[in-house]
Amino acid sequence: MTDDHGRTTYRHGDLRGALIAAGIEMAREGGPDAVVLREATRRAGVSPNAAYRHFDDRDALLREVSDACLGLAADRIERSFDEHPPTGDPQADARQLLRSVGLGYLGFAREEPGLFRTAFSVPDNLNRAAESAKAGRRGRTPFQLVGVALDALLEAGLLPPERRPNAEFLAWATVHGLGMLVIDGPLRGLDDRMIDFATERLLDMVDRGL
Amino acid sequence: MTDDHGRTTYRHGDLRGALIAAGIEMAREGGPDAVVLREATRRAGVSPNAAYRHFDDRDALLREVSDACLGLAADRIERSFDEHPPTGDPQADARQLLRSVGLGYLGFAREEPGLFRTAFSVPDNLNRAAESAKAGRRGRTPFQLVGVALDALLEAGLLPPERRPNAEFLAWATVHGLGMLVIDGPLRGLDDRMIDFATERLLDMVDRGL
DNA sequence: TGTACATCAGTGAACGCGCGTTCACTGATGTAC
DNA sequence: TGTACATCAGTGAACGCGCGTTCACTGATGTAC
Repeated sequence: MTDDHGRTTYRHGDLRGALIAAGIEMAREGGPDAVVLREATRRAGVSPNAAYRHFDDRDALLREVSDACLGLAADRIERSFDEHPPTGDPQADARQLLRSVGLGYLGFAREEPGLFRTAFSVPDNLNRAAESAKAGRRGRTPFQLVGVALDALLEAGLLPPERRPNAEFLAWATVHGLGMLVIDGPLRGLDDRMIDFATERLLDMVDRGL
Repeated sequence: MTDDHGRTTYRHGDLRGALIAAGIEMAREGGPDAVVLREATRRAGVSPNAAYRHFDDRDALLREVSDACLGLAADRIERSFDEHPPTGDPQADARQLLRSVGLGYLGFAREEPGLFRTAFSVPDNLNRAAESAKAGRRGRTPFQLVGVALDALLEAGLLPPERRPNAEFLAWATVHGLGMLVIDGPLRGLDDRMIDFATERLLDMVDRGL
């Protein structure tokens, strides 16, 4: 016998995963504030308190959802890498890599504003991301991918070594700021071509200024 | 006879102003979500529904508070202007003007993170600010002050005229992004000297790249 | 100058809402013998 | 292979909370005569 939500057993099977998935869906629709624990259990077809088997409280769920959003942002950036494959010229490729990070990041902000906001709503998960980058773990957050691009610039001789340390913050701040203006600020609602143009100019500025 | 809140008359006198002031105080303590209509009336020493004489609903109050925060950000930038007075060299002065905007903006983000967040939580008020800038009204929002600095760069011959249009967005995005990273992101909790250093490097990048 | 009255900024009580969270429980599952 | 039992993921009902908002009202103020 299958209930409304396709469950065939008394147990759910993967309630934890289902709650996170529901949380992501809510975040997509309305940002971090829309991640409501009771609603997540409703969507998973389960009673509200069942969530407490898997999460200490609502905040713990939000943290997991936020982490997942960060991963989705990284996915989007990697897709942007694929769209601009290396040509063989190390200098041109390194510069394109940084541009691709920016394009992917802004693409994510525009396509998924709710997830974008959620990804950056929990201060600690970015901290953890930055720290795991320092610890040398491979690139699975936007922060780490910026680092990859900057390393390429360094190797190609386009970034003086003395400017490399912490350059992530500069490149990231720039693109993050444009992202905020696009989803919540005065650039919201501009048509895509205008935003593409602004993005190009911003990335030119970073390219020249770094 | 004076009640708990210093009122001597049945009427309040300036309840509208008092509610906005209370709203700013709550925003300072906890950002936009902390702006609670009932709490505002409590702080003003008035019954909850009295607020509805002056605001359509809770959102209307938040909008006013957010507007006020934008004005406070502009104040902070102008204070930064005063701290770096012109020397007489038009080129150096123009560049310092843009740096001062950045320093003031980031100073505001660091000193008043709650107000900073509140200022940029209502999409429309920044839109309105940007539009009133276009309409030629004088600089009373961060956006307008960025424009003033860019005009100075243009006049000093440091910014090619073809790059002037919409350059506000680039300069602003950069500084806004760093502000977000400082208050909510991985730069949060860094000591002031580190942040000053990052700010300087970011402003250098803008200076070179614009 | 004194009085009647319209105005409208405030009161007091109440509402429905959905939230996060806790309680004591039930019933499916896997394991030890 | 069959059975007893421990485990623990789920249930169902309830809680207190503070919110935004609405109702019918009261009483201070300013103005017209």
